Amino acid sequence: MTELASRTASKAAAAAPEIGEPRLLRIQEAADEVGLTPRAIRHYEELGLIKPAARSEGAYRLYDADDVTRLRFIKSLRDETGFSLAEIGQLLEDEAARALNRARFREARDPEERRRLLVDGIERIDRQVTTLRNKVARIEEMVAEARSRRAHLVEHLAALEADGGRAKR
Amino acid sequence: MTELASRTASKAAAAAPEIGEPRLLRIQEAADEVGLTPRAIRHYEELGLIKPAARSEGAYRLYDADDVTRLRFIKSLRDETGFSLAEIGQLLEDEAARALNRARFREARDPEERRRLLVDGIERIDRQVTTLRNKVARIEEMVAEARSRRAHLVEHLAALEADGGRAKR
DNA sequence: TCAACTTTAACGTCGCGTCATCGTCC
DNA sequence: TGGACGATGACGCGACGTTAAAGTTG
Repeated sequence: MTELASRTASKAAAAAPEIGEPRLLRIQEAADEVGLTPRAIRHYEELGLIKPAARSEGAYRLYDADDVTRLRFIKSLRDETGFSLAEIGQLLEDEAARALNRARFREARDPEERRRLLVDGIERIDRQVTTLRNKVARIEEMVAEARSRRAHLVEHLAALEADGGRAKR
Repeated sequence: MTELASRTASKAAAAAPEIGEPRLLRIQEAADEVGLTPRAIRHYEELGLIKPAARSEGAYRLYDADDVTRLRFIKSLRDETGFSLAEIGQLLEDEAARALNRARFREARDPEERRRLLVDGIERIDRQVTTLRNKVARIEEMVAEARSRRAHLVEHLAALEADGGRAKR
């Protein structure tokens, strides 16, 4: 998630490809880079989750490093939490909002204002963490139950083997 | 999960509704009971995950307590792990297989045979636990990251408040 | 008898996979 | 120049939601 934060703001200020050629990837390269499919990436674009930094003359989609970071972030949310793309869009907006907050924070002169911005950021993160934690808690319950069943079987097994294969076949 | 085990076997032996009227629920009641929708239940039936204990004369689906237990189990798997219904079907079969194993185990005379049955059961559970644990691990990573971001903000906030609202508005 | 509930049938949604068709790149 | 890669449709699938039309229950 942290990765995204940096990106959100940087996009606007970028315009000078002077230092070291900013490599642009075509869709398949970007896809390979992050472990997605071109189709998925186009789909995310249709949903407004991402937009390529540029297009070639022939209209090929071209992705920069920030795009790749964002794609990786989207993928991690998709794979690791099972959130819907709509929810992911929400989280991305949340992140963007927080990035804006940080920018405002740096410029804020009034301590009261800075306080409000920080509290708002903390609340956003807390909501995210709560959501994630709830998911984990439910899965943990299942693990606990499975483990108790397992322990039960292991006991049986131990008893059987302590018996030393007495009635071996 | 444990709940299911008991059910799998009991179904065949049930035929005497003598003691205390075995309440049968229609689909909406069953749905309310477990927190599913009638449509979802019918869908699970189409997929072969469950089958109502009976049908009324007018062909209304009627569910007994075992059905409700099984539905609850399906729901928990669906909600709490994000497994596909196909995977759930697999788990259900696994459970049925384990139930069968237990039955065979109780009847098995040969210790060698009993050992094999226990080991098989343990392996099944281990596979289940591994799958669940992997999911949890991925989500935990996200939680850790979010928490570190949060800590960062809290620090800022503390610094700001330790400042005692010195430049209050 | 009627209001509430149920049935089957069938189309809509989401997150893409999978062609099909055609243009682009080097 | 050709052959690999990309673009834009458009249909397919899983897990249901959502009407629609007609029958059932108390």
